[in-house]
Amino acid sequence: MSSIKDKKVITIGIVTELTGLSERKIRYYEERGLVFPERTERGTRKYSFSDVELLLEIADKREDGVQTYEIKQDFSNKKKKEDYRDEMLRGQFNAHFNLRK
Amino acid sequence: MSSIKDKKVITIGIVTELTGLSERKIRYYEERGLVFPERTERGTRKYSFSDVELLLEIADKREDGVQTYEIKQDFSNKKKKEDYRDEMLRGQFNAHFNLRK
DNA sequence: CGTGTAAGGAATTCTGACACG
DNA sequence: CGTGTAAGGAATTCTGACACG
Repeated sequence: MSSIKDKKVITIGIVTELTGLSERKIRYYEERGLVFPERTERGTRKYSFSDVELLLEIADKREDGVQTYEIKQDFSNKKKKEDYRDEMLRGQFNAHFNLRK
Repeated sequence: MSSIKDKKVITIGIVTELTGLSERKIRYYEERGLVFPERTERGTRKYSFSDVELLLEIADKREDGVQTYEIKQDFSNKKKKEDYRDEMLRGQFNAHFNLRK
């Protein structure tokens, strides 16, 4: 589920080139809990390709007037749905193999 | 044949973290024609994940005492072999479908 | 040949804040 | 709420060069 796309190696300047977003916006979306870059030893932010894609999604929604708070809700709902699906699959798997302890 | 792994988005400081090589070495290997980072508008070097892997290979060879010149030869030979294989495949493909013009 | 280092300048990134709204 | 901007400092990156070997 994780890969090279999740390695945090891109500095904010490059993210700026890749997304067209201002540093201000990128940092603000972090402040609002939408993106979670890692930091180098001295505090420089590092983003992954996945983060860049996420930022592009955020930019789209913002253009449609969606507030950061709502965007965050969307993400959390999406995650819940995925977790739910995973749970269902696990259940079926266990039922099939009689693994219920 | 190209992908996310070939996108030049990693600055030299991060490459340093990823490879353990000094900036000096990394720049020198470029000078010797072993790696080819791109540049941002103002000249900052940008590397890809593939470049990082390549640098790791170079580091291994250097530890074995292989000179940069020889390493370059190796790479060029490897490339020739790959090109040769591609050529053969293309030939077979064309022969099979009678595509020779 | 391969790599370290000091040098000086230019560009980057960071944080906290004021501004507008 | 979301984003721009000026502010000041700290860290990054770049090039050309001297050094050793």
